[in-house]
Amino acid sequence: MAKPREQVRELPDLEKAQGGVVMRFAPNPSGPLHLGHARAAVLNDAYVHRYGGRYVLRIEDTDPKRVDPQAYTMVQEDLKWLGLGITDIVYQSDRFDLYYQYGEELIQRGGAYVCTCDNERFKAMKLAKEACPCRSTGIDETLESFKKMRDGGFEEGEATLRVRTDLDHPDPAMRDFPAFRILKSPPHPRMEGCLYPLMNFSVTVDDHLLGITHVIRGKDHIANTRRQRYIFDYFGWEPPVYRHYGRMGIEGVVLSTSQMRAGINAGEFQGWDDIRLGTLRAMARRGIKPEAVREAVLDIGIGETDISFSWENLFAKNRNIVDKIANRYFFVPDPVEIRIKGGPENWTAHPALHPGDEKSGSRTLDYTAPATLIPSNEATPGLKRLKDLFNIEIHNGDSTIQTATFAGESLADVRMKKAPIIQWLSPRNCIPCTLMTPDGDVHGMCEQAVKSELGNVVQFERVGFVRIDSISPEGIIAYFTHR
RNA sequence: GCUGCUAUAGUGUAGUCCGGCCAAUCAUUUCGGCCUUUCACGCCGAAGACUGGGGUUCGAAUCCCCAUAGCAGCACCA
Repeated sequence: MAKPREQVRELPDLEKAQGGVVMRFAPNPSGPLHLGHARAAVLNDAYVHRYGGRYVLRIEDTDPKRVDPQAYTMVQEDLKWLGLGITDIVYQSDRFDLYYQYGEELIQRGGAYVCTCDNERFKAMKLAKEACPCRSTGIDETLESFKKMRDGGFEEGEATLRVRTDLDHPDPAMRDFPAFRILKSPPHPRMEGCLYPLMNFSVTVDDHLLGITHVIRGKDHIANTRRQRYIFDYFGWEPPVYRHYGRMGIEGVVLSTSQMRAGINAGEFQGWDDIRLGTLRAMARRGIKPEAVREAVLDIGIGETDISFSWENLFAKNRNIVDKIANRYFFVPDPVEIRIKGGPENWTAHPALHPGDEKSGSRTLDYTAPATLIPSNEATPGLKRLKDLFNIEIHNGDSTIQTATFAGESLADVRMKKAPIIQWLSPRNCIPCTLMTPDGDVHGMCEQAVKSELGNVVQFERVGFVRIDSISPEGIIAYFTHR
């Protein structure tokens, strides 16, 4: 039967997008990408797909304190996993000469001055709507000071280039914000120099130079959008169209790169792909498919409301994808051995690899009397169906090994009596498997055939979807995805 | 403190601009039932929301005001 495919909600149209767009994803290379990044990356990607155009990946590495050299490759890996249509890649660390050049031009246009005030003092004056003494410096002198900044004539914190905005602006955040700063350590992994542009400056210059037409970013950037407007105006440039979506949190996870790093360093987490983290690589390791992330993020959309994202919604998307492709296997958690009296000596079951798809074939499971493994929580007295095998009646055992008697082959019988149909394995033909879940590890046994599923998401029947993470002589490690 | 943004079911969303067709959409979730050699998938049904208070109006989720709550910015971070 054809299943009515759930339609992905349409994102609202963008203004001035009819002729195509140029959009960007601009991460700071401080660590791998997480779900928060995915929202920005996917939303922009979706619009580029809708309207056509270019999609620029801009690595915003203008703060050496927040650059993790390994992140350059991690970001690329994560984006590849997400499957975005990136058309251009630029590194801001390659563009410092441009920033200097436009910095000078901004000064020439009277839009900036070098401020050598103490930080605290400036802050106080700003809040009092007062101009600091440096504000009235002439253009030539400012150009000289700017050159001195670039040439290392100032120590860290001694000078900063400020954009001349409006000291009377009701929002203190708008008043004469900084555009360049001095930084002498740590060294930048990709460039030399001590004069660094601040985000609002480099972003404005690049958005213009790269021809960015539309920007979709979090609403924590609303103030930056307004600040950047001053720079656009000084240069006489047309700003892009902006959309700011709301803050997003995920239940039970921190989406802060620095906090995750701290947790990893403290040994709380095993690494960036620890499944308790909200990174994309953690999700991949758990068996979440990029399409699920994409759909979930598009579903959320670009609303300005702050949201608390629920794993349930992501899992539902993923289940939808994975259910169609995951092969089915038996996993017996916390196995106990039972002995069956009166049944056949040997039996072979051929359960389908995928119940909805007969073409996928079947696997072979042997039973050799009398021992079999079943989950400990099913080792209770009563009628049970060993799935695809036969029925048994478990007795009250007075020894360590529980006994059962053969109870026929009738499926209708167990159906009528509503007896549980449980998974089982022959102790002679199974392999140890540890299932890692956010709530702890579950030890058990699984079918030998699972060894052919390395890296795949499979379903352990009656347990849930899992991703086969590793296979070794000692056994299999699987990560629990979701039910 | 100053500035700004937001406010629909447990979660996410549609509707809000251009009041009536909204006793409010869809998905998820939960609970029933069906199907089924899985507690998956599928199908059927049910539950569950317009932050509060005023106002305008014949009529407000939609417009106005106030309040409350959450978030963000006021960094030599992005």
